[in-house]
Amino acid sequence: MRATSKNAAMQDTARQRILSVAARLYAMRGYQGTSMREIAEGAGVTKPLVYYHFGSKEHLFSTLLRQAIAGCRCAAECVVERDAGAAERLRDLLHCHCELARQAPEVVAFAHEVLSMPGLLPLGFDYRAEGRELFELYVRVVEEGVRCGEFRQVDARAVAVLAIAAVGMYVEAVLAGDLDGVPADLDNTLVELLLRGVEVRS
Amino acid sequence: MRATSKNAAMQDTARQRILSVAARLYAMRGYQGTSMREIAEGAGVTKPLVYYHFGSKEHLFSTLLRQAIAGCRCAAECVVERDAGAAERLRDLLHCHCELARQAPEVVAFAHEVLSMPGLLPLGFDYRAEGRELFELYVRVVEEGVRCGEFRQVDARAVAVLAIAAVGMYVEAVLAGDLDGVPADLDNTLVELLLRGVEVRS
DNA sequence: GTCTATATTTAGATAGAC
DNA sequence: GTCTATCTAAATATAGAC
Repeated sequence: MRATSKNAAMQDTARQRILSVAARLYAMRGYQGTSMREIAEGAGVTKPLVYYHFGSKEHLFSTLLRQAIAGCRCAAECVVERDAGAAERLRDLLHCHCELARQAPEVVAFAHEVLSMPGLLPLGFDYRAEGRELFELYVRVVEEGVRCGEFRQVDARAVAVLAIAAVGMYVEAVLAGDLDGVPADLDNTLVELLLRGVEVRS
Repeated sequence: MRATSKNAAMQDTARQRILSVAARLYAMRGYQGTSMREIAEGAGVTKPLVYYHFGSKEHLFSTLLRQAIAGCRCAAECVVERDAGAAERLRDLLHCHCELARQAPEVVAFAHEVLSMPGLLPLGFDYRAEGRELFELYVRVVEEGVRCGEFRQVDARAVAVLAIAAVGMYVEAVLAGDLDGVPADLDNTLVELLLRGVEVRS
């Protein structure tokens, strides 16, 4: 995995710790609300080391953001491309994002921070466009459900908005440790609510 | 309206401009993403004047935040206390918040920023508790609907999460000027989706 | 109420030793 | 790769004149 020949027991750990702490802090307090000092302290290193590894605050953040969006999209694409009914795929899409939210809340929180801040972050790349493609995955599944009669005539974009909002709230609850004040199987209930909303009635 | 005797044509305008600009900037870029310099410049005044009127960044923000939460709660309480069915009240609750989101997006965006940032903002008061009461209004309406059989057996807190998430996404779309790429009557569709999700089937 | 000027702290970032 | 020391710019905030 590495080219150097040193004992690899703790290879790259500082770098990894920085990434992991930064992800958590950015997810919880946002880009502007997190300083390089906090990240360095959280990772148990000094600021210059953070700059050595990542060059700038913007680059560190956008590295994590790209990974996060890619992670969400990758998980979603696997589900979307499966050969199954629209309801099943929408259900799986939501569940896979909620599952991802439990396993790696920062990842999902990132992808949602992107969509939920009306003003653009001062980053050097158009992260909005990438987030939009994730949104389009949801739209496509719903549109197919409508087209083949599995869902009622409903605006697919509105459903996508609602679905993504639901996942966003879910991951925030996970991150905030709020899952006590909130139903334990929140994700199942959210999925069920959404599906009921789009299904044709019997 | 004022005790002083000066020509009241532009009374308090600087103060008002500061409030209005601050609300917009905070809503779009968040608390940490907005500087006092930007607020002063946006309002066409100097920084010391902002401090003269509001004392500190924290106080300016929390003033606006309290107003925003109170505004959302006030509008919501009027609807909730009406003598009507649960479905009608839930529908009106959502519509009144979407309407508020169009008229004063910053107000609603504020109240949602409160709920959608997992880490606490470094403010001197527990704004989370106040936001929570707004959340409970939704919960109560849904619980009543379930109790009287108008809604199916559903977790009221999950429905509230979804409803508030929907309004949050709506106001972000308004603020970002995204209402082109998104359905025009998004609010109606969101309300309809939610209601279908909770209603008992015929 | 509003300004000019300035103090103070913190943030992002770099130089250079080891 | 990691540190100490430091630079620079920006942010919050204040003093004091008008």
